[in-house]
Amino acid sequence: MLSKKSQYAFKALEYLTDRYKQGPVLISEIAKKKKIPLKFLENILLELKKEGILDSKKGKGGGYFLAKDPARVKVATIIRLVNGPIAMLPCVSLYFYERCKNCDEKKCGLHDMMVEVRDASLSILENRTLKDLAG
Amino acid sequence: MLSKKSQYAFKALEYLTDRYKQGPVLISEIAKKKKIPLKFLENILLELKKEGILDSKKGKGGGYFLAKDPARVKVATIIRLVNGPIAMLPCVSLYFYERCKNCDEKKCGLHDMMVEVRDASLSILENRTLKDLAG
DNA sequence: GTAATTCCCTACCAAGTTGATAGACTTAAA
DNA sequence: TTTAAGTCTATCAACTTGGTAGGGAATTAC
Repeated sequence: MLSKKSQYAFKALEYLTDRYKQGPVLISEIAKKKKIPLKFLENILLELKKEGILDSKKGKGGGYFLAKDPARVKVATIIRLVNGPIAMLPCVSLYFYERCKNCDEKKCGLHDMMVEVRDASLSILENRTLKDLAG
Repeated sequence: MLSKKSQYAFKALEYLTDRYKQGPVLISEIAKKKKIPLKFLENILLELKKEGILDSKKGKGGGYFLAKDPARVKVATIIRLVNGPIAMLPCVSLYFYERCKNCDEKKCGLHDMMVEVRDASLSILENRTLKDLAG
């Protein structure tokens, strides 16, 4: 399951996508409209900034805004950044791979099945962007 | 990601599937062959028994064994029992549904996307059984 | 009927994660 | 130079995860 943090991140990104190229948006505005705890949201947005998804401006008239075209930010990317691996097993993850102890990947039935599940999920998540999320 | 507990559960079930209808198998044998901490495995097997997947016999010659034909035990069922929801959001889960606060499911882009991901995963996990896992 | 074997049960624990809050600090605009 | 923002550090309670300990209860063999 996606953590609450991830769900908040998506709500905030949806809000910012709706306001793409309309100037900075206050954290407090996002928090209020999307009903997200203010200080928690601060952390999330800061993290998304450090990872290059968002950019910000300080001082009066400041706020957060998308660093790139929302049509170019994949949902899969956001999930990996905020939530972690998409795959159900470490030995099957593309971005967080760790090999199995005591289990030969080549003849592990679970491994093969989880590769299928991963690919089925990615066929959707790699082909949807922030733009698809917003109104 | 599947918890270690889930991964242990699958390893143990795979072992028991290979020995289906060959009499009870000792916890200690499974623990040794699959390299699972003994006491932790005890808990897991007991849980699987309470949920009707396994059955057991006490005393000499006792042990654990599958309660039903492994070809009839879906992988999705095991994941739900041991690991929890398969869906990425509570508002999208078939077996662990909880409605979204502050979010209209009918026009939530994330909701719709996560329904797709859930169905893609289930198309695999509901159609594979313990038999498919084993050799 | 009693000893050995095996699962069953209750309790506990350390470490990590999650969700959240508090407060001071820095930058930039007016 | 004041004020309005975002930024940073730190702390916290509650929960989950992975694992351990030790005895109790049922069954079998003798």
